[in-house]
Amino acid sequence: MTQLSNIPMRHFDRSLPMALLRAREAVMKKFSPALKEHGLSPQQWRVIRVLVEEDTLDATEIAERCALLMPSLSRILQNLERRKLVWRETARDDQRRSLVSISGKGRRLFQTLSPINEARYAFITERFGYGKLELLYELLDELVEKIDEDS
Amino acid sequence: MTQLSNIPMRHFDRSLPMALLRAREAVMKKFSPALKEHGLSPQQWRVIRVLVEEDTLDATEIAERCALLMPSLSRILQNLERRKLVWRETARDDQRRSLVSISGKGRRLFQTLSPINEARYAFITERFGYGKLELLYELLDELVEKIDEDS
DNA sequence: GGAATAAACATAACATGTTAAATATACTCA
DNA sequence: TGAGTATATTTAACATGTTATGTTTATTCC
Repeated sequence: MTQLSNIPMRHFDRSLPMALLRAREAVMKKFSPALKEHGLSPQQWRVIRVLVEEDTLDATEIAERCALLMPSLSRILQNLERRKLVWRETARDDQRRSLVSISGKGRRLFQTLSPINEARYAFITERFGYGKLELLYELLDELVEKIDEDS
Repeated sequence: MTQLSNIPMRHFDRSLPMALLRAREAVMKKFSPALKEHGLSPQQWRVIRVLVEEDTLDATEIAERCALLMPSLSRILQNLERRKLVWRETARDDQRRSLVSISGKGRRLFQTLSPINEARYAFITERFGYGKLELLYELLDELVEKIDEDS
């Protein structure tokens, strides 16, 4: 017998990555359709949303805030710029940096979609319960914190 | 003023999709490296894992259990079959169905990786706390349930 | 039996995830 | 100052996510 053979194998469904994935899928099913109707992917929407909040950010900051890797973001920005939803300029003091801003068209698209998404969010909050949602946020934050802690 | 203009906008960080994404990323950082060392993506690992549990499944059942869409699974199975980690045969009673089984090589790869992953899982459980982990599973399950309920 | 419909799987096309490498600019320090 | 190093972004290459469509085999129902 091997060292571990007496430990019962967790069932496949008790997999944290899978549980998080399924939860995310269920949530996204509420948000994606309205975005798609307006030609936006969830990732493109995240970028637009953060630019409405901050007006101008460099690419690295956008990547951090939107949880995107730079290669993905690079393609996304090219796409959004082509569609004139955002515009870019090179930072004067550091020519490596690309400063990105939301355009009027991008801001109007945000204003169209935002209330729809807030309504979906309200639906989830009502169904699941405000307290539970807050508890879930706390647990998720703490999970990340504990996992990343040194190790 | 519009109907919704007096509702404060949630901050970007209080986004359920983002919170779930970041948690999943933190967890995957613990599991992915060992898989990658053995040439497996997380998705390929999910397929191998479910096939070790069930020995033989058709493609549709694998897709459901692994939370993969059929086009992704189709490519993944071609890959795993080419590497002789799984094998396939057409179902006798229904020639449309493709029955997939784990190979000896696939099973041995599973046996190599499984204890490593269980150790990572134990690490997370210890850091985060068993009770909190169970609570998190319950909340995630309930979230999916409530969102999918009719609507 | 045969046409219409449905089901299972594959392919196509495009966006994103992921790692490695390339390019351009900025910084450091002898 | 200038070589070496670091940083910001892009490109490349391949796997996966996602929707639409194609192909083959089953099923239904007249």
